[in-house]
Amino acid sequence: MMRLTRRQQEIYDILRSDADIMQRPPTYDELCQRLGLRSRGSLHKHIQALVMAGLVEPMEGKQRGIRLVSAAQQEQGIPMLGRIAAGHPIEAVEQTENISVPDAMAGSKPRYALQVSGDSMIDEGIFDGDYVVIEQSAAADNGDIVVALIDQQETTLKRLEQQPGKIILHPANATMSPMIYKPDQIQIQGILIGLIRYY
Amino acid sequence: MMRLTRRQQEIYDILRSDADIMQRPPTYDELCQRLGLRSRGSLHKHIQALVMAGLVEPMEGKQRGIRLVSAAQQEQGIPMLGRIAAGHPIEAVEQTENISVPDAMAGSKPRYALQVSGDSMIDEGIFDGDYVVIEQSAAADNGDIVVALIDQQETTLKRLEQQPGKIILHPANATMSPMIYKPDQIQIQGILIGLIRYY
DNA sequence: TTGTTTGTTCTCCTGTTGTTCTCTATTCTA
DNA sequence: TAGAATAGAGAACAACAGGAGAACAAACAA
Repeated sequence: MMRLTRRQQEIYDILRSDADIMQRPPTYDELCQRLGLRSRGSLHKHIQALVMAGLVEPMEGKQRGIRLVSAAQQEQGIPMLGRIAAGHPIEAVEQTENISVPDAMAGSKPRYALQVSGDSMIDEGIFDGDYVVIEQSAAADNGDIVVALIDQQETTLKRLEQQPGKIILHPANATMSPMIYKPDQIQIQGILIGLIRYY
Repeated sequence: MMRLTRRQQEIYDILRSDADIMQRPPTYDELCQRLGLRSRGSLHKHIQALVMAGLVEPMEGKQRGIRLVSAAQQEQGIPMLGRIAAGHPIEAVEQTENISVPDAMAGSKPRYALQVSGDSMIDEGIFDGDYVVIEQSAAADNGDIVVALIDQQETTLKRLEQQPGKIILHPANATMSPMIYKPDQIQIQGILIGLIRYY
């Protein structure tokens, strides 16, 4: 979880411990008074930091909108967006749920998980049912395994080879052939950085 | 690992033992006061040494950034015992460190992680360098992938087949053959329940 | 509706804090 | 004994945390 500064921690403790506040969220001015602040703008920065840290719900302009995020739904892990299969768009799961990953896979840049469907990368040790952790990125190096959107339609997980004037997507399966596209047909959506499998 | 000097050890002990510090990392000035130092610059050198030694997280300029590495890891994760290779005993790591795993892999029963060495399970998608999560168990079902101790000497990761009077360990590599043992030659040490790979 | 409250955004300012230097003293070692 | 390692002091700097206040728009109340 993100590190809180002294003031952020202080505010969070007040929000969490004060019974009145739990019943009826305070306005910024009320909180300011309690904290000895004279500027709402200053408080707003702190509240925003708590929202970023996932401890307070975003309040979208509502008045008295400071609401704590319940412990159960506090963000941990990375979002699991759906299944990815060669030849089909990402099958989004109806309700985006988070899955837990090793700390080292939860970096600072936006990342998400997909469940692999199909055997097109089996020679790389990526099996049907495995979870892959993807770092969002529009660019990748040759040799990276990427999530690629083809013709704005299909999404697939393949090894990338960029050449002048063409892009080649290499499956890792002896029964499949590389696919060649024009650069404007392919959009890179992310780079494979981790894999998780349950037995 | 690097050896700590007297002062470094002293600072590390304070960081590790003080409950207040565990809750809220101190500023340099606070630590200086506690140590009887008058110069932040002096303390900074020691903290840097601890960062180099891997005992303290790098803090990238953030205030109150002194965080123990082990503190975060001690609470969660499972012990990483060493490398496992077909044909050799587990190569124990000098200092048992914990690695973070998805919550679902950290069950209630004792579990540990090993890093895979070699290609003997490559056809099962278990590659050299992968981490496998093992649940300690002396028994397993046919078809399970297990950590097996052979003749009290070698440890290996293989798929298990138990038959009356013999135990067969199946590698998953077209270039290797199954190995057949008498039941008293084999001790099952754990069952594979998860796999983690970093790219 | 109208006026007030309230959340949001912005710029500017201040003191704190981590970092990087150089310089000095002490201890240990070849 | 000379040199290296360890330890500290202090200055100077840049990044950071925290705050003030103005201006604005959305939300709310009368």
